[in-house]
Amino acid sequence: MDDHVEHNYNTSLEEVHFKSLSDCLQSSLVMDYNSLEKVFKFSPYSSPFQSVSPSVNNPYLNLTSNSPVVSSSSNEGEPKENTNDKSDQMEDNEGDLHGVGESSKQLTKQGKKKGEKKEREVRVAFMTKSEIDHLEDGYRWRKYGQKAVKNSPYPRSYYRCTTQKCNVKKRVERSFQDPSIVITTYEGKHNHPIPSTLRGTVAAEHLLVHRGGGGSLLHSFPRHHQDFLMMKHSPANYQSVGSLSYEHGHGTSSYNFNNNQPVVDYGLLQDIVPSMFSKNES
DNA sequence: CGTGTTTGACCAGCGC
DNA sequence: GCGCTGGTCAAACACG
Repeated sequence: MDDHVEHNYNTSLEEVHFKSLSDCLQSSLVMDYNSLEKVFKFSPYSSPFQSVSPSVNNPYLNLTSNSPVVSSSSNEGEPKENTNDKSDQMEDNEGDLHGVGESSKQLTKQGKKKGEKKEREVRVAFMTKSEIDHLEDGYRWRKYGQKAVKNSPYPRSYYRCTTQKCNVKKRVERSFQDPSIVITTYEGKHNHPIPSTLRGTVAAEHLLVHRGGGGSLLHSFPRHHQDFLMMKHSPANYQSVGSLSYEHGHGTSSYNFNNNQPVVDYGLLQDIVPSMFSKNES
């Protein structure tokens, strides 16, 4: 990776620009994710984030962090070269439309027409350097499956939110390239607040972060992931690093960190970080 | 007993 | 059609 990095992955959705290597490493916005999702690679609580002082506009910055500071290793910021273009380390997350929302079996039982394309849920993936596979994020998850992943010695675990009528899922796997990296993919939105039993710990921080109550995709993310998003959306306190876009059920949303302005529309990001899109200069 | 995990089986989608 | 793969189910099991 050169000092100046500019990635345009093979999909038009993907635009990841870095002004410098350090930007890349610090921002950790790195990888393409099967053309439909973004992978955020994290150095949780790394200095660029923590060094930002709390401000009125950024109540999130008052949150404390206890995750270890992580340094990026040589190749972790490097999207895998496509030696086999359809099976890189993330390949397994593609083509799984049938797994979205209700299970395929359930859909069959419920009379879902065969061949009917299911609408894709919002999916956001994070890469987090951690020794712990299943990162605490304030929600309660039930593991419902584990599968060996092709081309990877590490299995992928499937979790579902235990709250009734909440069909948020997440998948957790380790990068086979760098086993210290945990890839967590969140799918869907929680339709409920943080479980009360967890309040006072991680959940409390979630509540601090999200002022609007339940239902935000942001709630799906571990704290450090949220921090990342918060920082990225704090124009006053954070140096721009690039552009970010998501694909969700109805289109693509982008946010240009270079200009601190949205590129296309707020879309999902508004959902993720609602407070950042509200009038905060009032 | 309630809750969560493990794990083999099953199913759907996809490429050939 | 067949085989491969990812995703899910669900019974058995573990644990507090």
